[in-house]
Amino acid sequence: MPWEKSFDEDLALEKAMQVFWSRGFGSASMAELIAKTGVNRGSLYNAFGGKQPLFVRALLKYDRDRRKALLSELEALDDPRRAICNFFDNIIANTLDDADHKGCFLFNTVSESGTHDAQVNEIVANGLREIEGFFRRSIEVGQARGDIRKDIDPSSKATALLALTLAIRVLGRGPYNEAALRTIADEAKNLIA
Amino acid sequence: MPWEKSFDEDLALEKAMQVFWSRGFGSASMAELIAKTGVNRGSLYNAFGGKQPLFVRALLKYDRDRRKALLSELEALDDPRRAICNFFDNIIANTLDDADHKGCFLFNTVSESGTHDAQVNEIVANGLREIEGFFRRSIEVGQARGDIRKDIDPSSKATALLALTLAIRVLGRGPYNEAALRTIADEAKNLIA
DNA sequence: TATTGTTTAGACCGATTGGTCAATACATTG
DNA sequence: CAATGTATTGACCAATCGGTCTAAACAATA
Repeated sequence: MPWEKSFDEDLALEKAMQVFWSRGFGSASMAELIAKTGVNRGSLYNAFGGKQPLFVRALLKYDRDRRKALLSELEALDDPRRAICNFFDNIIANTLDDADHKGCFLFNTVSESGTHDAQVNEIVANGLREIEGFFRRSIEVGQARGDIRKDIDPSSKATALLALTLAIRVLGRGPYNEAALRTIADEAKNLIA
Repeated sequence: MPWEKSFDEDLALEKAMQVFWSRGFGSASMAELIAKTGVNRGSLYNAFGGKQPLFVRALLKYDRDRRKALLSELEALDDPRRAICNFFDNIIANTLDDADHKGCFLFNTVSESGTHDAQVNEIVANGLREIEGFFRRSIEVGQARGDIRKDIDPSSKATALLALTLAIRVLGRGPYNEAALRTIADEAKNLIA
């Protein structure tokens, strides 16, 4: 019977994710993916099928390991207002910690809209919907508990919070410094003050 | 003496701008730039020097023809609150009108941060500063005239408005529909309500 | 009309792109 | 130990990348 793989597929996928995350699909070359994963060309094609399927796998991994993990952790706090504040503190910390300024893989992919197929667009759209859903649910629960004013519309505020999240992640990639990012985060928190 | 050019340099630059605007620097190919401008390969290199200088020229043209033109027009209104509202109505209209979903050339270039040189980054950073400055000045003047509440901080609200502008332009490229974009714009207007 | 200096035209270049493939290595099964 | 079937390897592929360069086209000047 067969022969087991000689490399850690999930570890290789993690490395590939980093490459796509920082360069985007178009600017990431197979040469770099091969170098960074340490997996031979043929083996990479054998294991993942090609650049596009590898990108999808990497994006799904990001969505699972980062986005879902963070939202689950925050919802588990069972403290809506604090969950939202922690969310912004968290993405700002991530932004400042990352010397490569990769931003968020999902939002980066939104910026590349048009170059991607329906499957990729759906993964991204779903991720955004779930972040927005997290905001909306948090606001609703906060209102039910009397922690958040009842005269704000959960749905539209959730959309605004998602918008500010995107802005922090995109601006954090380049021109904006820590103070400016924190200003945006503070404005976000003020929306549900 | 010499021989005058046979093609309209500014018209060619306009076409090149459209290509870079929709594809970004990396994904735009010289082949497409040649096809869309209608200018022969050698002539294009002779006139602009290469892909990178052509990109810079295109970005500068966008900054001058679109960003500066819009801000000047709005400041000329001499009605700060209306200027800000018109700004958001304008970018939403632009977003919905553009069947190619190109978004904003400046913000698109922010998303490509890291792949660009200092000159490009400076053009973008300056454009963003000026948009934010437009918001801040508008708020300050509005406050001086009693049109806008005095208890809001012009500087931080200006940053928030810029952030929401970016979000509209990026989300408008792909996953978000008109209603969602208008929700963000309404939240922006509410910030200075 | 001959000379001059620039523009145009597109063939051509080496480098890089994503992708393929036949030979080889290998652990498992019989 | 031989047979089996998958994993690995790196040479190889056509296509495309951005860029160069020489020969021809051309209008202005002399």
